[in-house]
Amino acid sequence: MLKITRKVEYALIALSQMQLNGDESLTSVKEISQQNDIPYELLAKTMQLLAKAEIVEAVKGPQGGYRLKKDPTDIKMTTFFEIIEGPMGFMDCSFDSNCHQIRSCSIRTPIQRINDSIRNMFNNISLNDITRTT
Amino acid sequence: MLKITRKVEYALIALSQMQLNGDESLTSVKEISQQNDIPYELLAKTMQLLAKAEIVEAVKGPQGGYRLKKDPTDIKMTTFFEIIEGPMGFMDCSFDSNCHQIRSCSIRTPIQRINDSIRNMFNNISLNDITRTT
DNA sequence: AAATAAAGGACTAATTAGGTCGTATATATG
DNA sequence: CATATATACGACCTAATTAGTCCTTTATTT
Ligand code: SF4
Ligand code: SF4
Repeated sequence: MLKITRKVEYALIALSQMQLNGDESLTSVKEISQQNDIPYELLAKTMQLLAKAEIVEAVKGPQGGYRLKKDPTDIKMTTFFEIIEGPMGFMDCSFDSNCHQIRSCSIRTPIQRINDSIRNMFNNISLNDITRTT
Repeated sequence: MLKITRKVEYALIALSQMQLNGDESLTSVKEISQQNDIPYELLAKTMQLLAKAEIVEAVKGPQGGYRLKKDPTDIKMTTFFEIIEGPMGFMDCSFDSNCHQIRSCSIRTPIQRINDSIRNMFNNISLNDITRTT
């Protein structure tokens, strides 16, 4: 019910390593996948998500790779999760999909309260809090 | 990554309804499943988990059903989740299953910090906070 | 005895997560 | 300019987890 997914884990590892390599230097998917024993293709896709969200910047061609584009300190974990897992992503009931008894449901409101608390918590944790190496 | 499961949802609805029916009276799975349009068998199993954990008490035979055994105020949500979803259940990386690079992993500790925060949060929410009807 | 309700095991279906493959595009460098 | 190398991206497959069903047993009331 509450486990980080591989894609999130891989992205965190990648960013952590990129911070280690320094803000200016480029880090390739190959490098990260080999050093951390992460499936290349999957990591590649994940990095593409981060690139599209402009968390990182891609440089193609030989000696290419990724470098940080935004300061990890400025990225909330909520944002980060949603970049990788798509919108929603957070604790909620299935009211969106097919629930036909929303109005009569007694537990929805308290569940949403929990949801809000979790969101709030992840809003106050920055990407840097996880990936910083110092 | 963070959505309550059906079993948890069903259990919460059931307990909520039982509280509504009063502490002494018996509520049957049939009754709950019909009134809330929940698959009978699945709810039955879930109730059996709660019975085994002595959250509720089962009474067999005609006019039987379940009644609360413990005060929902005294049950932490962490406990509740783990009764239904089994141990672990909470946010963590996959270090337990097959990770062979635990010692070199840089993100594990911060992930565990998050894990602890979430656990802590759910330790401070009681079942009653969700299921109370007042 | 018959009906009713929980207990529980075995199984199937649906959904999601995890991973692979093939191809296109950009670019540094000899 | 050819080649090697890197990201981009869509289609696809597989594994794992969740959700749901079926069937038999056991206890208990009437
Ligand atoms: S019944 Fe309530 S908890 Fe379940 S999906 Fe609908 S609104 Fe959400
Ligand atoms: S310890 Fe690190 S590498 Fe291993 S599963 Fe956890 S996050 Fe992944």
